[in-house]
This record gives sequence, structure tokens and C-alpha cells, in this order.
Amino acid sequence: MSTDDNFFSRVYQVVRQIPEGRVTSYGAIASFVGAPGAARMVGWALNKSGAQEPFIPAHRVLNRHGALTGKHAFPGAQTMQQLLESEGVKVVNDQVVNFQKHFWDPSRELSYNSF
DNA sequence: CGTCTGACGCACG
DNA sequence: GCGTGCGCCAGAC
Repeated sequence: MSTDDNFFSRVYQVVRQIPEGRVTSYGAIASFVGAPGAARMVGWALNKSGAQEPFIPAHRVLNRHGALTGKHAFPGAQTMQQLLESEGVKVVNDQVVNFQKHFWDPSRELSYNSF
């Protein structure tokens, strides 16, 4: 991978690789892109991802508890939940049910061959 | 340039 | 398992 890419660019690339019906965590992405502990930056980058093209499935990125911490960044209060449920991910009380079951670990399922 | 804030995560008690 | 404190990096003021 090229260190030429910005931290945000790497985050966007990883998030785009998240399969439909799967979810991951900010920390997992942060660690994968080479900034362990900088999970806040991931969330912050995703907040700005709304203007990015193509569309970035930011709703598939949750905190380590599987909670929809970023739902307030979407147009509607229930938009993020609806998007997830639309993909087969059940959400109750702003939290993904069977989070570990839907968890998608980039370092385990994503290869660097794409970069 | 100092300080606060933030879609987080971990250590500690 | 829960509350508190700190670190993380970038941007806003």
C-alpha cells in the first residue's frame, strides 16, 4: 500500500469494501489503515464522507459495541438503522443484534491486493 | 499558537 | 459490567 494516500482516503477505501449486510468498527479500520487508537479520526472522516463519491456505506461502520453512534450524522434519525435493516442487519435500541455475527474484520477478510 | 471538541477505544478501579 | 480518565489526530475558534 502506498503511504502516499491520506489517512482519510484509506478509510474511504476500506469502508467501500464492506460487503452488504456486514458491519465493522472504527477501531478495526483505524488499526487496519495504520493508525491504531485513532478511531475518532475514522468517525470524523466518515462524517465528511457524505460529500464523497461514490457513496460510502458509513452506516456499516459502528463502534466496538455495535452501537449506531453515528446515526445523528444521517439526514434522518432512523436513516442509519433503516439502511442496516434493509441489508438484513437487525437493529434494536440503536444497537446491532448479533454484532459479532455480522462483524467484518478488514485485517481478516480484506486483502491488500485491492490497493 | 493554545484550547476544546469529536461517528472511539482501552486501562484502571 | 459500569463509571472515570486519558490518548489518539485533525479541525474550528
